[in-house]
Amino acid sequence: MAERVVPEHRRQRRRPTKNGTVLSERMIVETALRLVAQHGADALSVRRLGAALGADPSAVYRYFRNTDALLLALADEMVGRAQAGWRATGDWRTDLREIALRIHAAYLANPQVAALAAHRTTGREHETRAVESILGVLREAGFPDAEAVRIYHAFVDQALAFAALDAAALALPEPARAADERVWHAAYGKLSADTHPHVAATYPLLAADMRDSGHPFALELLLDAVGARLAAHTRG
Amino acid sequence: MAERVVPEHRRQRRRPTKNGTVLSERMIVETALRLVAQHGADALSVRRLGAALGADPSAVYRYFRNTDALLLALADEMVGRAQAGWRATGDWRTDLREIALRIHAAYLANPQVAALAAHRTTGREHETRAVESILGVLREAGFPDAEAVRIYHAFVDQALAFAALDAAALALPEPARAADERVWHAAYGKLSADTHPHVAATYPLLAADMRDSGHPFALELLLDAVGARLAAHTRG
DNA sequence: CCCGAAGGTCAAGGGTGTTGTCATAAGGAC
DNA sequence: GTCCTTATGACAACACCCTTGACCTTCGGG
Repeated sequence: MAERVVPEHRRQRRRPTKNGTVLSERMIVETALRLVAQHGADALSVRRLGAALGADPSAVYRYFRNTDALLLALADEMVGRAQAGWRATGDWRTDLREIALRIHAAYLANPQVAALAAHRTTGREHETRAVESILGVLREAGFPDAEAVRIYHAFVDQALAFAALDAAALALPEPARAADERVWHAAYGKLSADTHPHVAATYPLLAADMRDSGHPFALELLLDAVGARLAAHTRG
Repeated sequence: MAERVVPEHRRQRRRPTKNGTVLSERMIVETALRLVAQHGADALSVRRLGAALGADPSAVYRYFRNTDALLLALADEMVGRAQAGWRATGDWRTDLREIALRIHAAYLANPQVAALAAHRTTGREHETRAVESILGVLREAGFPDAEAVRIYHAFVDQALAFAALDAAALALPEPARAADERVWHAAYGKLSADTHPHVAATYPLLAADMRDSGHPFALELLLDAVGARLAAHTRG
C-alpha cells in the first residue's frame, strides 16, 4: 500500500465522507477524546471511531499510520490542555505544585487515554514546552544544572506515574473498579490482630485514607525534600 | 452456564487434557507468566495460553471466571515474589528502601503483567502481608498511626506508580519503545536556545539522565522527607 | 461397579486492528 | 469549462481476540 499518510499541513483535497462530514487530524483527535470520555475505555476502537466520525473505519488510516500514532496525538493533546493558561509565578514551590496538579487533573479527565499513554515520550510541541517550563522553574530557583536535571526527572516521572496510576484505576471497567474498592473493607477489615497486628490497629484510618489518591501528599513530601536540597545549595 | 469456577481447594477430580497435562490454578498462573516473559506483551491471550497449556482455551474458564480474575492472580504472584525472603532489619530507612526496590524489580521482571495490574487491589494473601510489613516499619519507627497511614499510602503508591510506569515503557512493542527512546535525541537535541533555552542548556545532561528510571532518586527524596518528619515527631 | 457431575472440548457469536483494491470527487492545467 | 491525475473515502476480507452454551468423557465417592 506504499505510504498512506499525508502530513496534515500538506493536505489539499478534502473529500467529504458518505454522510457529508469533512475529516481532519484535529477533528479525529477531538472526536476520539470525546468518544472515550462519554463511553468507557473500550469505546476507543477504530470501528467505533469511524462510526462516531461518520466515516468508514479505514479512513482513519489516511491520517494516522496506526492506532499507536493516534494514541500519541491524543497524549500530546492532553499535555497541551494541562498547560493551557499556566504562567510561572516566580515561586518555585507554587509553580511546581501547580504543574504537577495540572498534569494529574488533565490526565484524570481522560483516564482511558492517560492509562495508555502517560509513559510515552512524544517529542511533540506541547510536551517540549512542558519540559522547558519545569527546567526553567528549577534552574531559576538556583539549582545547578546537573541537580536541576535529576530533580526534573524525579518530579516529572512522579507526576506522570501518579497520573497514570490513578487514571488506570478510574479507567477500569465498572465491575472491576467497584470490586477493587470493596476489597479495602471486605479483605482488610477481616484481618486478625494475631496475623496482621499493624493493619488491624490502623484499619479505619487505612480504609479512609486509601479512598483518595496518595498523590497530593507524595507531592508535598517531594517538594519538602527539594526545598531541603535547595537550602543546602544556597547556603553552601 | 451457571457457575463454572470451582475454588482450587475444593477440587477433587482432575481430568487430564487431550494431550495428557493435568491443569491447576498454580500451573496456569506459572504458564501465563512464562508465556508473557518469553514472548511479548501480546502473547497473553486465552487462546495462546490454552495452546501453551496443551488444552482447549475455554478450559481456562474452569479456573478463572474471566481474564480479569486471571490477571489478579498473576498480580498477587508477583507481589509474593517481591517479598520472598525479605526480613526487617530494624532500620526503617533501609527497610523501606529495600521494599520499594524489590517491588520495582519484581514488577519489571514481568513488565507486561505489571503494566496491566500494578494499580489493582487484590486483597489476596501476598498483598495483605506486604501492607502489614510496611505499616509495621513505619509504626515501629515511631510514627503515630494517622501519620503512618498517610506515609504508607504515599510510599506504596509511589513504588507501584513508578513500577507501573517503568514496566509500561518496557512492555511496549519494540518499534514503539525504540521510537520513544530516539525522541530524546531526535526531538530534544534539535530545540533552539531561542525557544527552549533551558532545554538547550542542559540537553546532554538531560538525554543521559532520562535513559534510566527516575525511581531511585525519587525514592531517596521521599525517604529524606519522611526522615525530616520523623525527626520532628521524635523531637516534639 | 455404577452413576452423577466436574471438567475438557467443540463450535459459534460478536468483537478487534489492519490492508489491498476499487471508485469517485477535488482541484490544477489548459 | 473541461479533462486528468491522484488523493482519499469505501468495501471486503484476513487473522486474531474473549466468551459462552452444549456436549461428552472420565473421575471418584458410595
